[in-house]
Amino acid sequence: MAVFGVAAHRPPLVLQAQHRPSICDSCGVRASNVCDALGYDDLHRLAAVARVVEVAAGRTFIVEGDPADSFFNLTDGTVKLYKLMADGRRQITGFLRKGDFLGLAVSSGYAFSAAAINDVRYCRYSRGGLRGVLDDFPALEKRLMEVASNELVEAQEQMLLLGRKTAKERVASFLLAQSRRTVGYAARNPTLTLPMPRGDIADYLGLAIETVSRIFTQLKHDQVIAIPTIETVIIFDHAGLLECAGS
Amino acid sequence: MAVFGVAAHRPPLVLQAQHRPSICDSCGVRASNVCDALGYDDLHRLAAVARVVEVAAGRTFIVEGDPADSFFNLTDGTVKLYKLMADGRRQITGFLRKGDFLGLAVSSGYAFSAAAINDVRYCRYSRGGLRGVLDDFPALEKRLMEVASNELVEAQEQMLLLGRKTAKERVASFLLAQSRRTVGYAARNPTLTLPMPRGDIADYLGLAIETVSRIFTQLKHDQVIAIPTIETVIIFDHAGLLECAGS
DNA sequence: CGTTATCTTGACGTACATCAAATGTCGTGG
DNA sequence: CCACGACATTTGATGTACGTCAAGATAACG
Repeated sequence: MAVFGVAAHRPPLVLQAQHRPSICDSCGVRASNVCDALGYDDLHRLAAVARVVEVAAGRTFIVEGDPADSFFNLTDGTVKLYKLMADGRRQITGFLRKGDFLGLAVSSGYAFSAAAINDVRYCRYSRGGLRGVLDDFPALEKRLMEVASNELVEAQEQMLLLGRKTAKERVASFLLAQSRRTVGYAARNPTLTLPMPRGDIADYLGLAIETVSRIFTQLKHDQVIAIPTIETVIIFDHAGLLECAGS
Repeated sequence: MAVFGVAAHRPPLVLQAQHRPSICDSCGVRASNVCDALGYDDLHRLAAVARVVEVAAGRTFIVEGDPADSFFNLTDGTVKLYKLMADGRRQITGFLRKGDFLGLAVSSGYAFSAAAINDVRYCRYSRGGLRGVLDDFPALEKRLMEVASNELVEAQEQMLLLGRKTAKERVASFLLAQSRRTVGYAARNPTLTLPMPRGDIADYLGLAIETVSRIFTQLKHDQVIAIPTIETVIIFDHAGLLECAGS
């Protein structure tokens, strides 16, 4: 699965003379994530400690408690992070998509599990290797700090949702958050894709799957959204959805 | 309120010859927080951009949405972070105590409000000033990264609590978390102080105040804990409490 | 001590979970 | 192309954990 030949998948960028080709040349998300903190000229330092890995849909590739020896940079697909209780109750703490960074962990072990929702590709960095690059490029460290701060803000928002919002408010908030993350989302084309099944949405929102389903049909009947296919939602009434979200 | 004379409150540490006295000399939490990332010799750099501030119990000193121009380092007292909804519903996202760091924020505005539970003292750094110190001392930036990662781990744990745990599990988990944070807590002296009122605990756990109260008395009747005063809890049966917490 | 805020206890209501069954979706092979 | 089976989703009926409302009991405070 680890591959250097991936470069063939896309037309390589024009290389400057002094550089050898690297896995980064073919990366479609380079500009939208942490790697962008490094100039093009320094990217090979990252590439040197990275491996491209592909994971099939459904597979868990991080198990909570595993030694936290890697960082991940999603380049394709959707990932769910989750925590399990002994009796099987599950809380999904986040969905990641291409361009998202993963692996901030403390004290040797990952605090969550991670599974691929659909087929996923990521760039994997050894912790030690990345540490070295971080030491040489403070700008990269700062970017990671931004990423962490962003996640903290989102986590607090999610705590408000889980602790205090009604089921309808949770689902509406979720749809709005998805729309904000969808590139190209606009009043003209208010369509979003939900790659995760209803059960995952339920475990993200702290609800039962049946409740999520009921709220979806309710929003549909109220003409706020349409659900042309099971993983596609069109937001007809953005203001109405905001109202439902209670914010 | 901002004071340099605070040094008088405690016997000053022995100063090395080359240093002028600074507000840090009198700080009781220096070793236990981010400042420790700087050697004693460099502390004055931090002190130069810091002001000591005191806040009376009950007062809100950060309002959600305020321009995020400062960082805070708690040196005394307890602080609650919270988010409000338009209709007054409140979610407390964390309690901070002496030694804790505060202010990681993104995009110009704080994502939360902060209020003093009891009388509080903190060290306040201007964002720009801290930025300068951070640039000169990568070790400090790394420490902040650790702080952020830790908070992220705690936030995920809290999402599991809010999304999937029962009321009893929430309260038990809360007490255990408090015990973990209490210095000097041990089987010998399993006593902890809850400086925050029941209503704050409720808003932290996503419960009604009455529910929190009921669970407390239930745990008391089950001989798992004792509540000698309203803000003191003794954990009689640590294993039993772990059982109640469901983890 | 009286006054007021906080906490506890009880009675009752409800939003959401659970259980169960029907319907829809999709891949596979005839 | 259609039929079949496995699985995901929806819909309905019912239960319950926790919220809400209201009244006492404690504690905090001048």
